Amino acid sequence: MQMLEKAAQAKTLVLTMVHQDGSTQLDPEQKLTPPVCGLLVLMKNDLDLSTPQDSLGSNDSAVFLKLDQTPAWAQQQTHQSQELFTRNMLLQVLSRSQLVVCYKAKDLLRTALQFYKQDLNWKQVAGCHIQDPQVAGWLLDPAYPFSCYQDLLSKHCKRPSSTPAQGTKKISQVISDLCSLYWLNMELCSKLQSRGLWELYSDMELSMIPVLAVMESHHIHVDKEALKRTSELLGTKMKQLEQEAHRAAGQKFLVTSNTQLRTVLFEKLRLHERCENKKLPKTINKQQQSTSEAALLQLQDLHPLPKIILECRQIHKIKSTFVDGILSCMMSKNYISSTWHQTSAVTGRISAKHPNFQALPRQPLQVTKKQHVQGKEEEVVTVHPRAMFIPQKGWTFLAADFCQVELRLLAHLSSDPELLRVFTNPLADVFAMLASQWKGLSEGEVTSEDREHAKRIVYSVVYGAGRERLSGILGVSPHQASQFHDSFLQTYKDLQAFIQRTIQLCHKQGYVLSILGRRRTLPNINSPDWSIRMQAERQAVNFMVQGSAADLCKMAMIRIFNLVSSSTSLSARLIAQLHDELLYEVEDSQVEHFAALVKSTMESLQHIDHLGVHLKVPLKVAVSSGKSWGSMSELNIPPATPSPSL
DNA sequence: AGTCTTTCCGTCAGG
DNA sequence: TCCTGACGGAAA
Repeated sequence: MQMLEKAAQAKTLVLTMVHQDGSTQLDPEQKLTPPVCGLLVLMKNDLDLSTPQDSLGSNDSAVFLKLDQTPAWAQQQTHQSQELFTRNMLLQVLSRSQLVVCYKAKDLLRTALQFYKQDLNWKQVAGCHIQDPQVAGWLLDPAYPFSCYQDLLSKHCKRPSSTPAQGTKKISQVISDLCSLYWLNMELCSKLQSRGLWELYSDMELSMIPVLAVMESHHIHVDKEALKRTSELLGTKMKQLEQEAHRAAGQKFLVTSNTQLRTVLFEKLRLHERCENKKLPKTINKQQQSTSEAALLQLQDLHPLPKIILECRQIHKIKSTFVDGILSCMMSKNYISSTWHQTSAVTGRISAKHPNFQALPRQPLQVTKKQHVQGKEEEVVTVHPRAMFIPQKGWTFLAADFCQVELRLLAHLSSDPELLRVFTNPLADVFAMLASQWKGLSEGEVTSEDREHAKRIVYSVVYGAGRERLSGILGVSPHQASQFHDSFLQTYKDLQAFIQRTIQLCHKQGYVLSILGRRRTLPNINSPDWSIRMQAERQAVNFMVQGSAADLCKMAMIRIFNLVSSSTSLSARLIAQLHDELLYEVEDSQVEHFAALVKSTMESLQHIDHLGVHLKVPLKVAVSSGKSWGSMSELNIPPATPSPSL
């Protein structure tokens, strides 16, 4: 009781998880992170600057919380009270309004949720506000690849890093690490404030931590048996294609080896000599003949081999990454859950690993299965990795997609009147309108081809594609591509002005800012090397759009998370974020209600009053639902009422 | 000399 | 043309 009281009174709590081998979150990353066995909590009261920054002040103290789950019937009384103490202490950490600091706080939250899954509801961590120096350091410089706590400390506090200790010396090292973590956090906070990043950090990035922790601790169910069947099917298909490839090449070779394929295609068959009118792509670093998809498509009329390799690649990609890869993430379990990274992308986007949920193929793949038994009969099987993910019984997947966010943000950022006009009608087909505007056709005359061209040209031009690249994308001559490019920028003059303005500003100040003030510094923006400088210019323009889109999408995640966690009836859980799309698992009976809530919450982000953001374009959200991620169909949501009844 | 581990490169899935 | 992560082979 005294200790709990002491913790409640403490000015600041600084803590780290301790693993079974004695290492902590502050030690350099290991290959296999050992299981967590406890928490070390520093209760800081002594903020006197005269005490050394890596040692305890006279009013500071530290406590070790042992995490260990012994069933109640096997516990002695001391155990019981110890476990109760640990739980109360942790609950205090999660709900306290004074300062709490933890390096890699998301991992702490996830561990707490997993450890106390009986007594700790995910909604209880929703309000928690733990400061995380890793996130702060990344916001200050998103490009800095800090590998560990020590690097961050030496970068911001300019002190010799402590030498890793073991055995009995370890405990004093950990305590001194926690002490220096406190001062590192102070330093980072003051830097964030002086660079105008404090609100972004406190209101958005810190609020993301519980969202991601809750997302990671949710299980996504997978049809494991179907995955195993698919793996076998694709395995036999690969063997067949491999043999076909050998026959076509006239020799055996490793079909998965680009080096060997290059030898066969260009040294043995000499296919590049037979297409001088076409330009074949080269590899980036060594300027060799490329064997990429684009190159193989150019070669496919000259020889049967390229086409076979293209099919091999398709099948192999699906099998290795999206079937066997997913299976290996499941171990003996029947579900997966990705690890979500907040600090790995310079643009502010989040990324996923093990598996990378954001890269699962959108389109299913058709595989023709040869039937040796019946002769001519050929069976076509469709393989769709997304269809392997299924909601729990009684629940439904619901996806909410920001339609054309990047283009809408571009219209806002540039204030281009023509581009803004395109978005005034919420029902219009945006890319068809763009095509008609810029080619001077009437709406009815626009073909789907024109529409695709418009879509591609928009993003290519904005991101600064060259004439050569553009001609490759559009499938027209470089001269024509150049004309498209010019007429596009002539039609949207203010868009061009925005691009120029952004580059100019970046030259002047060395960085650019997203709509919510996220910063990217581009050290190469004034490089004497032309290609390096041009790259930085493209990155600056791209960041304005991609970074701002990331801001919006994260804001949406947080708002919806807060709405659900403060409601007693709603139970929807976030499964994944696909940059401009949020995927939820919703109880069947709540689908319609939740769909309306999500749509109106996301669209209302056009105006974020408390941050002073008012977009000049409306936002449009499309909602779909389904009983597997592979079969989602659009929901028709009636227009949002001003205040949705709950 | 053979085996293991790490790093780099090319390719391709997503946005 | 920007931003990711995963995989396999080749090289170190």
